[in-house]
Amino acid sequence: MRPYSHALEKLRAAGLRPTRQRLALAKLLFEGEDRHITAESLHGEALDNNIRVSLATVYNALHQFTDSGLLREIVVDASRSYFDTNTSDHHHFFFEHNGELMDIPGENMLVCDVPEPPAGMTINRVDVVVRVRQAA
Amino acid sequence: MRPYSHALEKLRAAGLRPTRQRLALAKLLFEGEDRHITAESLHGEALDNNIRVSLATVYNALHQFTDSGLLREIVVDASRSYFDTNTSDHHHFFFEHNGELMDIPGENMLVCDVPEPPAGMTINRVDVVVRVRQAA
DNA sequence: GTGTTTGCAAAGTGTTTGCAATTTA
DNA sequence: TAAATTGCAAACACTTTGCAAACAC
Repeated sequence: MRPYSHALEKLRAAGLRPTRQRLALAKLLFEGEDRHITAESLHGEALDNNIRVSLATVYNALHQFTDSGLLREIVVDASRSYFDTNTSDHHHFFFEHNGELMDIPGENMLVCDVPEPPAGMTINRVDVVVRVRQAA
Repeated sequence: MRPYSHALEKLRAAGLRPTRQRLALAKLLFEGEDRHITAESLHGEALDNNIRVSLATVYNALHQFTDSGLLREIVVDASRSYFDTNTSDHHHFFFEHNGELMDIPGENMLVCDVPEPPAGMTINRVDVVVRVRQAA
């Protein structure tokens, strides 16, 4: 079990003022299992927990958390932005029928022979998305 | 060099009526090197070539071409849809500073030990995106 | 002729922004 | 109290849709 102040520590470490809204969102995000969320899903969850926070503030917080390394953005769907509380090196299953993501631990899958990028470029990240659907 | 009628053959094979707009777009897309495009970029290119076509029709055509296997959609950026005329199995470099894509031939890079998907699911596709940026 | 396709403009969706009011330190 | 943050509503970018006019077969 993580300590009650985990969310607060995360905000402090990121240099973000622990406002009521940011602290409440950080608790939802970081005081449990790792998770995948969208702005809408986190906003809905906040409302369900009687946390008054606007959608704009959720967007702001997600970007601030991402910029400071607390979250990682995952691009799997052209119409929505996903965020992952697990910022370590790993990849994903993407379930196309319901839009859900599932982690694939880093050691279980490797990308071999990643080619050199063109001159003057460096690799920022290698993302693997395994798109799955219901078997016929 | 590909024959002049390549675009027409592609449309026929896909069972799409070769209208003036579809034929013109297919020529831009399929009578040259493989390429990566967005709806806006293809629309702009059509206008530059004095092809009168609306943006809505470009969107329609891109989806029809994708549904019939002439194009492949690539998800690398949450705010835009990209399409690739190369429908064979391969992966991509994505240049974050300008939004461009570059193919990585399939044989040059492999994903090892792709895990079994959860029960009842089958793998639809494995996408690898190597995100690169300008070296410091 | 008959069904398909197009273009337009309006609507839709997810996201961002400007700014006054509020909150934090 | 000074600076940062919030909430709202408007603005945005990209994409989709409804429908009458134009087109393909």
